Amino acid sequence: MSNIRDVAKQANVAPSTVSLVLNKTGYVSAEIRKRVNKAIEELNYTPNELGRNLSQKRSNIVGVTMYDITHPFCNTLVKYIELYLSEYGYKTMLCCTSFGRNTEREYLYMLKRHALDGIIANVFSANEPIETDRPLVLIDSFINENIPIVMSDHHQEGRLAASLFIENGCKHVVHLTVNKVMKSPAYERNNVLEQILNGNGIRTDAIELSNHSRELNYFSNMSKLLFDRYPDVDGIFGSEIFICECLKQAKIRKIRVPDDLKMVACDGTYLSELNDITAIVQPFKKIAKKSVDIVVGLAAGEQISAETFEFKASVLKGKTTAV
Amino acid sequence: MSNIRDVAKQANVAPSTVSLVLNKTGYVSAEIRKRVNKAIEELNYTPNELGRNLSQKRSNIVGVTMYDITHPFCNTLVKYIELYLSEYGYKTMLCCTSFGRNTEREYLYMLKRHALDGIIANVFSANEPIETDRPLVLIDSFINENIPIVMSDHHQEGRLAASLFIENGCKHVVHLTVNKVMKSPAYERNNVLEQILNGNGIRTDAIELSNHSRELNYFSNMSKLLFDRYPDVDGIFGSEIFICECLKQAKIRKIRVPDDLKMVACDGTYLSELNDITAIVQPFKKIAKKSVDIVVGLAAGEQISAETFEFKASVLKGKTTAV
DNA sequence: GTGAAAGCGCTAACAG
DNA sequence: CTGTTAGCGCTTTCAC
Repeated sequence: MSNIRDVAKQANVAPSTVSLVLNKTGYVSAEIRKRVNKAIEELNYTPNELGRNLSQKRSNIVGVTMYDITHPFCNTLVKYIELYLSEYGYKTMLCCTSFGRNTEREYLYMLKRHALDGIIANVFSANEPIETDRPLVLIDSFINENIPIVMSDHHQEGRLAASLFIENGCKHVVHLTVNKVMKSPAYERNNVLEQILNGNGIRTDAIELSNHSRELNYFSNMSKLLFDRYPDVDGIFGSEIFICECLKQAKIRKIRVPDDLKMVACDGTYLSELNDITAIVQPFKKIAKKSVDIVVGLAAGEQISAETFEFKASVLKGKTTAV
Repeated sequence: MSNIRDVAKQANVAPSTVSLVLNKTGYVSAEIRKRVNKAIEELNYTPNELGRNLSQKRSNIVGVTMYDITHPFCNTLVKYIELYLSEYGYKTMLCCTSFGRNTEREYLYMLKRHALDGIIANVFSANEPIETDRPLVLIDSFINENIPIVMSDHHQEGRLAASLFIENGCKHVVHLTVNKVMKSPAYERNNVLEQILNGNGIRTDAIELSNHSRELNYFSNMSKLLFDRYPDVDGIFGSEIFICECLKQAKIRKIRVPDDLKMVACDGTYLSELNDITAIVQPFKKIAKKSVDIVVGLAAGEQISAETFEFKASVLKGKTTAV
């Protein structure tokens, strides 16, 4: 493994000159450039990123923390985050927090240790207070007033969902909510939905998601429970996976969708599209882009105020609603 | 930002002693340890990973290259790879190759530059010859004899699928194949399926996937094409997403599943489970574990022969087959 | 047991 | 324009 000094020696120049040639920063005469490139070729030299990282005090890596990468919401987001980060020359470190590993602290620590230049975090379970002066942006999460947040307009999501159920003439809507302990801003959509529907004389019931389990099995059981507990339900609002399970359950119970039961899913990823589910579609690209812009900006030393950035959602009409 | 020297000065010891305390390597007297820890506390010192990386010539990061993280096959694999890597103390860098970015070379280059300690790669499009003496393992891909490969037993997958169609009494099976240009080892399952079915007097037709597009839209069109071209099809074998599209198409055309049409999907991720699709389930955990073991072993300098490691698949019975 | 010193490979400030 | 020099922060012999 030859290093930059070997190349310099071989080409009869200084290491810094080799560096200049490599990074195309600053001017180097054509002749010297040729000599350096020849030496690089001869020695089969490859610059070592680790040295550069230390010297520049940056890793060019941004961590993206997500609960579970198999969840459509997560992987759709990650897909675009990775794309946009790569446009800035940043690499994406995947930081999963499932499997009962309490890994969020660890990633935060990596940020502190400069192994990461920044973090884009979803589902930060802030059990302990978080203080960091390093680049951090949250998606759909809240820790404190000092950390910027990016998310879809959950208030509007609630309104869109409510409109759908009203237009479809539902009388009794059951909605799945995230666990309140998480204090997720996403809870707002359920609040708004409930409020509007009740205001229109429509009965609503909420089923609260457990704090931990996200297994398919769990959702399957929840869907059974829903139909058992509310036999006259004619509208369901919940996550895509849950709606999928409800679709199966409805088929088993011979409940016709959308004739006798309308369903609306949140998030609206490929899973809704694939199953023809009516959904409130989150503006994934915009959320990803904004998060990336913020974290990259912060990493570049820009002063970015810790605002909350919201983007409008839209409706995907599928076959789980009549109108 | 204080460094290890500041801490040493504060504690009246040498930097190397601080290092010993931090890494719990070697013996340090209780008193000195206490002094060092006090200094660390006082200065709010956090070790800088970049310095350590350079010194140790390793990044503790393994790259995982995948075509598209939203694909169930990819994210299921990545989920377990991330888990197993973390058990070895490695971090996962997500390397996506979609969006028309030709990023595989780039990741390989990162490996060379020691920004990555190893790569677990799926779908390496080896346009150019690949030579690397650094840790690299392939999943479901082939480049040359010198790189270890991990995958499910595609031959057996083909046999399992064939059995299903035979047991279900199919007469005309259409199967979706990966593009032959890719030379994917996964093609074997289609070969075997065809061979066995034909041997049993069952007609087969193949539809070859385009080399690039993986949009839902594309699969939707392919499913229409399939039914248009083969109106008497009574068995379909293909990727989960394709089978989902075929399910939709069958419903539109009022073809009863599984009464008049049986379908079997490959991979068998949560998507099959969620949609009650009969599928050939890949041993994701085993594939992930083996890949991780190999790449970690190689990174540790172990001599690992470039074999092909295959693991048995299994069948998930869903509602797209009768038996 | 602990400290001094050298080095990992690269970059950047500053002369010349 | 190019070379010299001095780090970046940590680890690791090797003396003491």
